[in-house]
Amino acid sequence: MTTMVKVAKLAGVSISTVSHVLNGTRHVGDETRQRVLKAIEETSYRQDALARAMRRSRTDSIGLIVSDGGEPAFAEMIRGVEDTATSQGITLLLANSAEDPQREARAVQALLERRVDGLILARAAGSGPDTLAEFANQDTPLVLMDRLSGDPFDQVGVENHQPTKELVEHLVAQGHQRILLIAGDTRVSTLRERHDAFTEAMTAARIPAEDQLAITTAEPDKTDAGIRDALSASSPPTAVIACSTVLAAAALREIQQRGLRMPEDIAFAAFDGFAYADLFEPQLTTVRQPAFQVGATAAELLARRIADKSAEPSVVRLAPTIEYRSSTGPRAAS
Amino acid sequence: MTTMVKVAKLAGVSISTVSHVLNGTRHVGDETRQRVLKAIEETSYRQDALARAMRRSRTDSIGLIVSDGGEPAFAEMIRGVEDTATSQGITLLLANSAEDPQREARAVQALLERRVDGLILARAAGSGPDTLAEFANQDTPLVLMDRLSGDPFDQVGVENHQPTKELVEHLVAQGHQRILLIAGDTRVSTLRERHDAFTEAMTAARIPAEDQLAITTAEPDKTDAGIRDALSASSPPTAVIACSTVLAAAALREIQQRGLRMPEDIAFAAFDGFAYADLFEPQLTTVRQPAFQVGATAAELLARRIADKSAEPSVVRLAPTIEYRSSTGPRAAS
DNA sequence: CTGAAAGCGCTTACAG
DNA sequence: CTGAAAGCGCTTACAG
Repeated sequence: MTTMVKVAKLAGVSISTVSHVLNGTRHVGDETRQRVLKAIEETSYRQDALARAMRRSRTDSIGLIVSDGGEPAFAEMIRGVEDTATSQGITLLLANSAEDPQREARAVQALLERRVDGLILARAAGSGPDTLAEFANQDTPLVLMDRLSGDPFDQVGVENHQPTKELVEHLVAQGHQRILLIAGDTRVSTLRERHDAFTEAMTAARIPAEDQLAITTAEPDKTDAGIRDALSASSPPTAVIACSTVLAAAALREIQQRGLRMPEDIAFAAFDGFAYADLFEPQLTTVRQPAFQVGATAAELLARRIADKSAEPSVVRLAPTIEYRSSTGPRAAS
Repeated sequence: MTTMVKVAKLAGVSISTVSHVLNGTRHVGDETRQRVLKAIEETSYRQDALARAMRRSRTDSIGLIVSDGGEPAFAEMIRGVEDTATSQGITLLLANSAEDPQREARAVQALLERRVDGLILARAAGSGPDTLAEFANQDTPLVLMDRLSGDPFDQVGVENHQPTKELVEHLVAQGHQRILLIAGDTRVSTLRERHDAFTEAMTAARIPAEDQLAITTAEPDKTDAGIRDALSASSPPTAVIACSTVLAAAALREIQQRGLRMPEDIAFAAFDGFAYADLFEPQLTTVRQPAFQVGATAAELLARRIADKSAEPSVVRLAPTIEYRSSTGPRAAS
């Protein structure tokens, strides 16, 4: 492999000069520069980012750990991070924790060993405080993405309270009282916030606590069972809100199996929703997240933090869009 | 930051010994090892993978460049690569070329500068031979993923000929003669292969060339126009095969707008298909790619190649599954 | 069983 | 306008 020494010899200069030509870090005489450039060309020299990073103690790379790369929303966030990073000459190191706190912890270690300039983390559901505590005690910047926390870190996620409230009010306005929330694993901040907002909005609508139906469980099997039980109860819900794509799929399978029509037999709305959902029947009312934008913002927050470690942490909430479609019936005039 | 020197001092040993304890590269006396381990613990020392990589000229990282991280199939391949890499202690560096050959070329350079041990590449549609030529002249291994080439590299993709043939035969057996193939950008090997197989199968079914309808264009707008034209022709197709999810979406929009019913008015089948497609009407006949497996295999081929650079390149074709659903009508008895 | 030292390929004050 | 040299944090023969 070609190194600077070879280039320098060929051009008849010192490696200092080669370095400065490469990086534009000091003036180099025109003729000298040409010789160096020519030597670089001829030897097809390629800078060694590792050696460079080691000297500069800066790798121009960032780490990204997502909890579930399979979810379309996360796939889009990854693209948002990648796009922004690349445009700044930053390389992205990607890891997937698959909702496993141990895998998450290992990924954090691996990325820190690689001396990433900073880390973006969408925490696994069961992730304890250890990982975050670690970052409080060292100076690699951390940005929390999608799944937020009360700790003093830069964070970017979506607004959950407002859309949940709006959805509940929309359903209540159409006469629904028995609304089932499929919340999933409420250790996940996003899901917890939606659950909390649901309770609040239902209470505000004067629906007594015992009629506020909610399934909050981390296990898919129990979720499925919960949905089955709820739909076969003596007074089943007339409306369902699913808090994620996976949960929506579980609910839709059950609804389909029972031959329930939407919205006549049961109204239905979901967070995140399905790709290309506009093409299919039934048309689902959906809370669409600006996932790409969440990823891009995470990368921007991180870049800012890397540039200035002293600034106050900022927490950014991006607003989702509620797309009303036929699954919740005609939209109430407002 | 803690370095080996600090650990060595605290433990009262040389940095050699610290290194050997860390890597298990030679025997260290039990009591000495304990002291070192304790010192590592106390100083919360973390190995510097950069320095290590530089000495060993091996980074334990691989690069992955995909042409379209947004497509669900690629998102799944990414997961496949990530999963396999992580399980081997390999870090994944991810880049997205967004079907732009220039971005692809820049990504290749960036990753080579980072001295990845190898590279997995799903080429951009318009990518010329330059990138591949570069790899022929240097010794960083390259694995081609999904989009294959005739060049002597390790490659993994899906079988395209057989499923296309099967689909055509299925439709012909149901009496279809005017079948429209929406092939998309045939510079992409996958799409070209499907197009070629289509022509072959149609010819084998004795359907004259002028009745072999196909749209082959790189531009979404022209594709849309082509679909519109085809469907409004005096003798429109009675069946459509779309060669990717994006192309299928374009076709379905047009079909929906015209109020055509599937399969009564028009039969429909698509490659790749939609996530959670089982939940929606209409139920689409789909050629499902083992995308995760493609990614995992790419990572395995690369690992093998890194371990042994002299072996013959291997080309792996994974078989997709055709899922017959109502959009192509009842399945012919076979 | 362990240590001293060379060297991986760069960047960057220091000096002229 | 340019060069000689130190040093980033490791690994690994070499030596005992």
